[in-house]
Amino acid sequence: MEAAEALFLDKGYARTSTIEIARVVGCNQTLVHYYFRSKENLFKQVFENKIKSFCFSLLEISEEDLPFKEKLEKRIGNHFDMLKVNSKLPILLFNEVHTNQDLARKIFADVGHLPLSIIAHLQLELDVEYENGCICKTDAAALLFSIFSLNVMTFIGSPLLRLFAENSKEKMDAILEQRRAENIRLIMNSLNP
Amino acid sequence: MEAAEALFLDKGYARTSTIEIARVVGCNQTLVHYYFRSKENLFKQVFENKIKSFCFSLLEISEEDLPFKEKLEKRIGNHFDMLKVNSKLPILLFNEVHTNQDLARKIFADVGHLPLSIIAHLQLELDVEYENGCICKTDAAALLFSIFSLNVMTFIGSPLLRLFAENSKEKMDAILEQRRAENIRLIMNSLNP
DNA sequence: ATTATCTATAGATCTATAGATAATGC
DNA sequence: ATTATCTATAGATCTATAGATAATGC
Repeated sequence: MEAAEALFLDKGYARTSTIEIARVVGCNQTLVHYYFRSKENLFKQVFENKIKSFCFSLLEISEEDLPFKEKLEKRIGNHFDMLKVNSKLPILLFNEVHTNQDLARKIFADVGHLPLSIIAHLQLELDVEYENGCICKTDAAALLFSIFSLNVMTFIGSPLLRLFAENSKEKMDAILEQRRAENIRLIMNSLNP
Repeated sequence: MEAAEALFLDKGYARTSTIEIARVVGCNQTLVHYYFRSKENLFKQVFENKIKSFCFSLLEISEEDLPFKEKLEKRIGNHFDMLKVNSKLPILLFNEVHTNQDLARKIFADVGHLPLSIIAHLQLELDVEYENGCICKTDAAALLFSIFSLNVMTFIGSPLLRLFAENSKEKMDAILEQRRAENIRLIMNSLNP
């Protein structure tokens, strides 16, 4: 499963063959099917959990009892950090969703309903802040999508950022750190009354 | 080429076969190779121009002699509108860049140098605005990447937005219009001193 | 004479399964 | 007895080319 994950993340679903997965593991290709029945099934098993945490990393509500704005800052940063650890996941998932709707439907059947209640919860918090004059009137879904866009695109667009990093890992890390701070700044700024 | 473009955009490079392209056009599969020599070559021919306009749509400098902030607002909006017309292009390109570096290198060999001078030019404008106290100190590359992120992700993430649109084209258009306005607002807000 | 189209086919893959054989756990 | 592994192979693709035949433009 680890080998499959690495290959899927590297080459996408279509370009990864069960033969190659077997070769990496050092076993026979038929074994892959013996254990996982099909390539599609293997993909689902490998990414099911990752997908859930990918979807919920942004939505998760921190338990800490901090002021709203600090909580939100943390939330954006946590989302970014989670993406950094799974930096190749977004492009893989979105590509599958766009090009292989069959697979996408099967995978996202589980997810999809839960977000709504969480968005509603955030909306309540935002409304309170607005009443108190701390932020401007804000739509929770729109806010989440903006955060999502800025953070996710940092990793989908990493080949562009890499052009600026000139193949230096240090520079790339510095650029990512900049993006993290800038994404937080952009969002927090957008809330100003 | 139109048929090929539609299929590539819909199913990605790997999942589109020359057989299918021929079937859509209503000709023999060998003809595709007669005219384009190879699938890769066909892909390059189809998207070469699109890729250039994709890369430069954000960078293009409007000729109009407007105040900086108005010019920037227009620029963000134009970029968004261009993406709306080519809404499936970003996920296709980024997927190829991520999973098929060979193809990516060949395609982006041409582009890649030009942006730098344009970024430098924007930086000059930003510095002037900063000196005049109109905006906060701003890095041109970071600003462009933020605009790029917000606009592009709207279309890469369209399956998510579609969940909210409940399969209504009108609702989807309204959501996109919201995103367009919100992206502009976010960016302009981020420049405040 | 050149260009366009077709048939046939080579040569690579790839997924998935059937069926034999080896290894392991009770 | 169950689980793991292998060999062999069916059956579907897919890209690309060779070579024959038809259509077109001068």
